[in-house]
Amino acid sequence: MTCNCHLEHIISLTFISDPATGRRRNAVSHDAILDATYVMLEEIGFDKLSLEGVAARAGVGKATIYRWWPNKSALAMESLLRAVEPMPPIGDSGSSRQDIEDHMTRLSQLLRGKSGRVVREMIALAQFDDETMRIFNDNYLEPRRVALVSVLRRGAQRGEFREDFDLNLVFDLLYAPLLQRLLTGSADIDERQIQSQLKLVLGSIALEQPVVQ
Amino acid sequence: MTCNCHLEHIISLTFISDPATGRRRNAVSHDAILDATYVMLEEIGFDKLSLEGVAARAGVGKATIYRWWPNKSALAMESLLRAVEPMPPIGDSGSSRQDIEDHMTRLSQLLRGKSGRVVREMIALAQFDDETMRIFNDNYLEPRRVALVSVLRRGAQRGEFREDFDLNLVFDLLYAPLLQRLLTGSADIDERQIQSQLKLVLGSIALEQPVVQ
Amino acid sequence: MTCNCHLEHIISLTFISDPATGRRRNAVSHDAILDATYVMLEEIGFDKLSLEGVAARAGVGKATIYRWWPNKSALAMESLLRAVEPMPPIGDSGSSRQDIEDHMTRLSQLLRGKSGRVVREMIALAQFDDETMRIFNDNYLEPRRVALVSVLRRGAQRGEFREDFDLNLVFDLLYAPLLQRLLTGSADIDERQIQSQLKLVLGSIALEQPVVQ
Amino acid sequence: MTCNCHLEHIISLTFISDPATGRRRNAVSHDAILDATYVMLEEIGFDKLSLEGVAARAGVGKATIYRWWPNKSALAMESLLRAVEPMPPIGDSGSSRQDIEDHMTRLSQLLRGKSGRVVREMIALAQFDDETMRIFNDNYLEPRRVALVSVLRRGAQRGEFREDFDLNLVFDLLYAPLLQRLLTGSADIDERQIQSQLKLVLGSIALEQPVVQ
DNA sequence: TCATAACCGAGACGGTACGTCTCGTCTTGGG
DNA sequence: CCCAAGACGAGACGTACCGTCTCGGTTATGA
Repeated sequence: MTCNCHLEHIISLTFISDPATGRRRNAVSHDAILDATYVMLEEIGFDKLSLEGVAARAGVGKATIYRWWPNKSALAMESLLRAVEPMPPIGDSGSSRQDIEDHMTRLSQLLRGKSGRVVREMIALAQFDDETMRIFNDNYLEPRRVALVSVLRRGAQRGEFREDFDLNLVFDLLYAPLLQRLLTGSADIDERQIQSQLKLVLGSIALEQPVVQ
Repeated sequence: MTCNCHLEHIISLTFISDPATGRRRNAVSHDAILDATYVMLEEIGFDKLSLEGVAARAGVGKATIYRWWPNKSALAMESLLRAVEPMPPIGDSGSSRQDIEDHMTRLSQLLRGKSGRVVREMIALAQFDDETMRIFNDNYLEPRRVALVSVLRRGAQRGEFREDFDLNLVFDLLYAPLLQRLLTGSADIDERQIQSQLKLVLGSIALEQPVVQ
Repeated sequence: MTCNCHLEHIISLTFISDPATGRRRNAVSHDAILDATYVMLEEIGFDKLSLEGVAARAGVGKATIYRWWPNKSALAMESLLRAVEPMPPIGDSGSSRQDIEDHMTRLSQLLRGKSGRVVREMIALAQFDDETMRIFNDNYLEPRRVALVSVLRRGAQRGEFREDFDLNLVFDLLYAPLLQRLLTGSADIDERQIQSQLKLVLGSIALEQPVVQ
Repeated sequence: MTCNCHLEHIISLTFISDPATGRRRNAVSHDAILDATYVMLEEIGFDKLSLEGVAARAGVGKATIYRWWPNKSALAMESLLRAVEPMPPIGDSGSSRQDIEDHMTRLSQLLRGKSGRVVREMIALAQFDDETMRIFNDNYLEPRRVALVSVLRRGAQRGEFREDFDLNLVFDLLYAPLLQRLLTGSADIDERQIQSQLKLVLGSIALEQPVVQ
């Protein structure tokens, strides 16, 4: 028997051996815990979040939390992952540049909203625990990297982009500035900036197009 | 009498009136506190750092810490700022591109070392407290932004770079990928990557130079 | 079906109706529980004894314990009663005084050994639960009282002892000092003391013998 | 500086070094803890007594309890010792026998009342912890033993009693039956029984007096 | 022979309390 | 007025057990 959390296909946080004996895990409690965690993260923040409080709010014994999550970070991370909007799907309009632009536009919208706060918290959490970091990378960053890189590769095969650049680097140049703004509060994430950024980054790898359009 | 911490000219964390009477602040205690904090941050990390422990290690009363710092984050941030290497000075070799390349190379070296861990911790801390965020931005990120932007501007004036790009955006494209790698552990910060990045970013704003060199 | 514990004829602790159908009680588990309980009582004492631990050690589900014993005290008491040495039989040598002396000597030997610790623990347990107290009195103290009183009565009928004393009081004067030493650790239970005590107590009820022998 | 508990002259439970620095122990809290403990012992018994509850009731942090008492037993023992009536003083009427009779009469009265319950609980507690046992012996049993033995010795010197008996044994014969009845609930402690007991025990060591008066 | 019961192991569950730790505040006495 | 030492009320930590409750599986009748 495996974890009955709805993220089981992505995260391997809560491994459950199958002893084929003993009472089964209570799905209601599991969800109540993650829900309570998320609500309390919103209300009082990670710092002041206590598993004691989560247990009380979820109507659950503390031991039940400790049975399934190794620490506060991992619990918070899983609750945040449930809350973050799923990755904006990347279509295939024929123009990879257009596909990327659509994705980045949608991403910037999400980061301006709830997801922004959530992602910011997840990255902060990840700094204090390697396992938590792994969960974030595996479930947030990597899927986006994979998707975007494949669009870039498609574009390169089509002749839209040059082929002599590390596509992972291009991904970093697209995502990192947004995350930096998110984490340093140094500036809002606005549409115009995204456009400038796309012009500069994609322009530099564009083929048969002058850098200035 | 004022705060004798060496950052007093920048941060207004520790505000001390000058009552012109009574015993003066003990500089030895002050340093012992920051030193103990830094050492313990290295040993056990921010999470497990306790003011109780810092006081014991520094041979100081807890009240003395509370007298001068409002919370754990502020104390940690100050101790980290003391420890982070000063910004690599940016010279003027005649070539702005070369100046930037030198700076970025040096930066990547620093981030691979002690400074990397320190910066990573500072950014994480800053997510949980606005004041801490302000201190980090004012004392770490902004000075680097100002310096790099001025080099970029110099280059633009010299005709090395085009003038139709937001220089702050360029700064982000240079710094953010490094910080992202630092924060997500997704890849080490290696020299070759820096070179690729510089080629792509600076290449795209270079004037009178083909993107392919 | 009834309780198959070997004390069922005396204690009515475990009352089981006979449903005439269904699986029968597992005697192996039953013994394993009492054995594990006794061993753990020796190893860690009553305070730290947990039914959780007993279940684990006995290789038994917790529910099986709760099915047959109402609480920790009852379980411990039953396991101790199994372990306490049976009452030293009191013979009839012709001299009641000699019979009593033999019994007391044997008793003091037992109390110096395993039985001593066991009795001590049983008395302590009994202070916290009336039912437990009843079991202890019925199964330990009363049988000894009855036996000793009958020897005393026999002696009185024979003309060894005076008949104007409460034989229960004499029993108390014989047993209580031993139990007191056991419970207060104020002195070991040594042979010489027993002799002094017998001389004093039995001497005072002896007939046709000067107090000074 | 020493323990400010009002029993400091007798018990050495709470040893306090004199660091000559730091805040001093709060006498109000100390008393509140012992009071709360005693009240709760009466209300719910030792088994269900929790330091958590004591702390809450006393309006005190749990750590304050753990700072000054090593465990629940020691705390309960000290609170009970405060509650037990002081030893009935033994006068000197000229007749040691009379003095002892007065003491035993008063003792049986006390044991029928609050002190009885308290002593019973103290003895039970003492079975689970050696230190607790020591406290009980030192503060309850020994003072009574010393006092009674000295009266017996006085009687022997006066020629009331024979001198060839262990006075400690006589003390045991006087006290132990009362404690046994207390602990086994086997009988109430009544006046007539005390008289029988005195007649038998003191009679047997009496000089120049027929055993039957 | 097969359904019905009761038993059993395992172990999850909501709870309570443990004993420890740290928080931020508050005396102390000394400098 | 500063300082160290350290007691204090508060409350979370992570652990251990409590007594109850599924689970799947195992005996034993007796219909």
